[in-house]
Amino acid sequence: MQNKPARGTPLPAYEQIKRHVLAQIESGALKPGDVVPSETEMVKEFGVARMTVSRALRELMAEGVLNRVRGSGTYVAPRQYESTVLQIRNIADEIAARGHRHTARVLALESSEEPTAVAALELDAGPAFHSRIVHYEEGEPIQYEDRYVNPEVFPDYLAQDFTLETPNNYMVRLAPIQRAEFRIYAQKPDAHVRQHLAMEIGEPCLLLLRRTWVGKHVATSVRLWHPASRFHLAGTV
Amino acid sequence: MQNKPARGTPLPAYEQIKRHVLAQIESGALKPGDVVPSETEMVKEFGVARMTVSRALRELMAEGVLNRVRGSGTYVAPRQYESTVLQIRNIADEIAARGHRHTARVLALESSEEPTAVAALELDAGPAFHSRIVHYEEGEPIQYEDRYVNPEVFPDYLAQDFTLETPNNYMVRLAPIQRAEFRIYAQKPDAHVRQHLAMEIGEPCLLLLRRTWVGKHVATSVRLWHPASRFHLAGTV
DNA sequence: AAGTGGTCTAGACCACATG
DNA sequence: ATGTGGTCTAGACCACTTC
Repeated sequence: MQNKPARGTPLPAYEQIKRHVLAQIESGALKPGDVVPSETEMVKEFGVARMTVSRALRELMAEGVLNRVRGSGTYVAPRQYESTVLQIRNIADEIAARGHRHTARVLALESSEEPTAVAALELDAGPAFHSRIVHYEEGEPIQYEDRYVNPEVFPDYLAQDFTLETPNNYMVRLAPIQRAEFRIYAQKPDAHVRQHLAMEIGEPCLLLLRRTWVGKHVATSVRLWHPASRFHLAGTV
Repeated sequence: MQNKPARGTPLPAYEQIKRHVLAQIESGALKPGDVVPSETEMVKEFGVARMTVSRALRELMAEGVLNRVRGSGTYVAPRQYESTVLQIRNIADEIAARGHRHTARVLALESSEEPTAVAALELDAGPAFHSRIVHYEEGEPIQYEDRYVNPEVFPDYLAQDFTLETPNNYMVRLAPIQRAEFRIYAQKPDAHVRQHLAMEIGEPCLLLLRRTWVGKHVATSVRLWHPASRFHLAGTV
């Protein structure tokens, strides 16, 4: 570890150690539940004082990345839900939490060269992956999902069976979501969506737009339509 | 500061210092923008090492309570918005942030014995305060606010002029919101709301329901209607 | 020049978990 | 008994702001 920062103030040692651990988690070298090297080991590895290692690991714990147990060790924390605040959880989990049965119908699962898809993912060039899926709760349609997926982040997306696992679950399982951006609208659905959601004419939709990032890439961009009569968002702050 | 924790591990010194500062902010002895005593001063005051004070203040900065400027000093951070995640900020601030003019029209400001009001605030008995206000952005109606307020928490609520300051701002100014619960719906407005929001027949509303707690009391329960064509919610996680 | 916060060290004592 | 993390000290050097 560079003890005396040369010039331009590179990065403090504790910050370098944090990034080193984060990089190992992102690369998969460290998985949830794995033991992270102890403070003593890192002191030797990086050639710094124990307080410095301690600060790095303590901050990673405060950020929810690690769990530390006195007397035992430091562990990689289990994967976080995308959001504990605005509970846009996996629709299948939500339905299961209500004790109901979730089913899904895949309308489309394809590669797309649409400029809107390429733009939504902030790609330089196509193709983008595209899926359209209707989710049912106890047989009633509750969500129409129109999703674009970055092939660089999820190269095997098209080979999945999304009647068995939701795209959301698949992606959360493979890559840690680092940032999400959402917008919520009340909107009248077009005829296509209205039909698939079995909605009355004139009934509004709750429309949720969301883009999520993995690293520097937009991993996915999704539009979720929900019939207003059967769905709302809720949460606590 | 008790250097050797007696027994039962009372509280680490850095934690005691954090609470001391927080208590001063809560009591009003320290206000947003005020200078907090420097590390050197606190070292003398509490009789601890500088690293200990440093940690306390650093953590308070990470929690958004303090701002620290190298070479200058430590300052009490301005009051936080209710939520940085789901940006349900003061509507007046949002409008101002867009460089637009906010105006408000107070339709009602009264004491109410309605059972629904009493129930919404989880009160044992009435009365509850009640207000109905329409908010305008550049003269266009953008939010219909129907609010119940707990008289125990805000006894002077009825005496305010809500054309000058929004209820939200008034309440955030007087009491720190500790918890909020929200639900978001897409809903067709009733004739009354539709008229006040100057909406077309058939246009949906984005309806936001929110209850906020101060201590153990429900401080306020509010329903906010927004015309779908002119409003959406947005945020990042 | 003086004061501030940012970082780091090389020790130390402790509570706790695990074998 | 050993190793882990949790805390703390008494110094130090530095970058930065303010006067």
